[in-house]
Amino acid sequence: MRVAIMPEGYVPRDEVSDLLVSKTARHGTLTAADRAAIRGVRAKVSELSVGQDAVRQGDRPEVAVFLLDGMLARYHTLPTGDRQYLSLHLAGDLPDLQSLFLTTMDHSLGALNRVRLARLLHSDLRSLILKRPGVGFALWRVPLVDAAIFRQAITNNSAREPVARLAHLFCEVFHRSRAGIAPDRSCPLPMSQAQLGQILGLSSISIHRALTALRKEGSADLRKGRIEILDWRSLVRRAAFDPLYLHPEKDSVIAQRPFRGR
Amino acid sequence: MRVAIMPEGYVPRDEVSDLLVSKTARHGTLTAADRAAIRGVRAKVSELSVGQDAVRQGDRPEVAVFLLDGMLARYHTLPTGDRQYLSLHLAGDLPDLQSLFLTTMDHSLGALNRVRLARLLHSDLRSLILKRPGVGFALWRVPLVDAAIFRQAITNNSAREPVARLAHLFCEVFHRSRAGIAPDRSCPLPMSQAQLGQILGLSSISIHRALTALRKEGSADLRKGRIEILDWRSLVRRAAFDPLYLHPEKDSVIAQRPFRGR
DNA sequence: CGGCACGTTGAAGTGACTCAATTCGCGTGG
DNA sequence: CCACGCGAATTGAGTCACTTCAACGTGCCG
Repeated sequence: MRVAIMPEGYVPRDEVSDLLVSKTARHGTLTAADRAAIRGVRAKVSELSVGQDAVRQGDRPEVAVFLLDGMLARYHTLPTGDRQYLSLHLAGDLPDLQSLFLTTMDHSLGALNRVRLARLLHSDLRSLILKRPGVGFALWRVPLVDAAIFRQAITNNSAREPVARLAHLFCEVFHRSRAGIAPDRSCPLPMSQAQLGQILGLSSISIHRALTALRKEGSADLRKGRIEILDWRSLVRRAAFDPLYLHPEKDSVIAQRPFRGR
Repeated sequence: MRVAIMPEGYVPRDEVSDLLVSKTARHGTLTAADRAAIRGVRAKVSELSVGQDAVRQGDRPEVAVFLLDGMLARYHTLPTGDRQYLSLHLAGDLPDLQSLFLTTMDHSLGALNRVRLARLLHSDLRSLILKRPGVGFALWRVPLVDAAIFRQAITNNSAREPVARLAHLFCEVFHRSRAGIAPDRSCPLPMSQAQLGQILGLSSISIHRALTALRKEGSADLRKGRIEILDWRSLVRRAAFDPLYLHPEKDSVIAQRPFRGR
C-alpha cells in the first residue's frame, strides 16, 4: 500500500520563488495575486553531483523538479542498458511538470554537472493552478515548448546529416542559454563526445568528425564543456536552424517569418 | 492586419460532444457538470481528402482540431522541401491542443486518408478549462501523452535498427488503435513505404527490406494500408516495445483526491 | 486499355560504424 | 614539482549497412 509522504522540510523559499515567478512571467502576464500565490509554493532545495539522477524512469514522484543551477539531461534507458538522451535543461527550467498529470516517469533526469535544484510539491502546484488560472495557463506552456523541442529532435536525428545535427544542437543550446542575456560568444555544454553521440544518434567518432568540420569551417567549437560560437550566421546556415519552434512569443508577439517550402 | 474571425457556423453538435466527453473521460473522472460544460463547446465539422492539411506550419489557429474519423499525420517541412513525419493521430485524438497556448504552429497536420474532423473554438475551450478545472486537468494530459510519444520517437529513430524501428512503429499504432476495442488482428496504417521512411528516418528501400524481414519471421505485415499482426509477442520482442510511455493509467490522483496538504 | 504510383529487386557507392592505437588533459599521489 | 594514471579526444583502417540508382513488376483508376 502506498502512503502519501508528508511534506516535511518543504517551505516557501525566496530564492526559489523569485526564479519561479520570473520563469512563469516569461510565459504569461502575472497579476500581483498571481505572484503572491506562486510564492506560496513550498520547495526543498538539494544538490546533485555529476551523473546523479533527479528522477528515474518508473518513479511516481510527488514533487516537480525546478532547476536552479547547472544542467540536467532527460534520457531513456533501453533494455540493452544503452542510453538515449532526449533533451537538455538549463537553470530556470521545469523539466518535470508532466509528472503533475502523468503519474509514472517514462524517462529519467540526470545531472550533467554539479546541479542545484528545488523540488516543488505537486499538491501546492495543483492548488496554485486551481486558484490562479492565469498561472495555470502560463505553466501549461512549459511542457508544450518541451514537446516542440522533442519534435525538432526527431527531425534533427532523422533527417539531417551529422554535421548539421551537431550544428543544430549547438544552435539550440546556445539560443536557449542566452535567451535575453548579455551577448556572449559561448555557453556551457558539459558533455563528452560519446554523450553527444547518445543525443544525436551517432557514434562518438562521428561526433568528433562533425566537430572537426565545424571547427575547420570556423562556425563553432566545443572545448572544456563549453560551446564556442565562432560564426553564428554560418552555424545557423549549416544547421538550417529556425528558432520558431522555441516559441519565444509570450502571448501574441508576432513571429514574422513567412513559411516557405512544400 | 489580422482580424479575429467570428465563430460563424460553430455550434455544439451531439456527435462531436459525445466523442469529446468520452475522450476526456479517458483522462480523468468527470462530474455531470463537467460533461454538460464539455457539451457546450462549439464546433464545425469538415472533411479532408488524402494529402490535404488540417493546419499548416506558420498558421495561428483560433480553433483546435478534433479528429472524428481517419488518420492525421504531424510533420515538419524542411527548407529543402523534404518532409519529416513526427506522429500519427487516430479518431478521437486532439492533436492540436497545444495551439491553445502556443500561438504559432511549428508543424503541419495532414490527412493520410479521407478524414472527418471537428474544429473546436479556442475561446470555448479556454473558458471550459477556467470553469471546469477537472476538465482542464484531463485535457492537460493529452499533449503530455503526445510528448511522451515524441520522446519515444526520438529513441526509436536514433537508437534502434531499421527492423526494430518499423516493428516499434507497428506496435505503437496497433496498441493505440485497439486501446480498449474488440480484439482484432489488424488496424489501419494508410502510408506508402516512402512515407514510412519519412517517419523513421530511412529510405523507402530500407523500409521495404525491414518489412520483408518482419514478414519472413512471421511477426507482422503491411498490406493495403493495414497493419496485420501475425505474432504479437514476437513483434513486441523485436521492437523492445513497452507501452508504459503511452500512459494508459487514467489519472486517479487528480479527480478522485482533489489535493492534500496545505 | 493505358497510365501512374507504388512495390519489388539487384547492384554499386559511400558514409557511418567498429576496432585499435596514440595523444592529450588533468587530477592524484609520490 | 614531477610522475603516473585514467578518461576523453584524436586519428587511421577496414567493414558493413544503408543509400542511391535503375529496371521491372503489379495493381488500381480513369
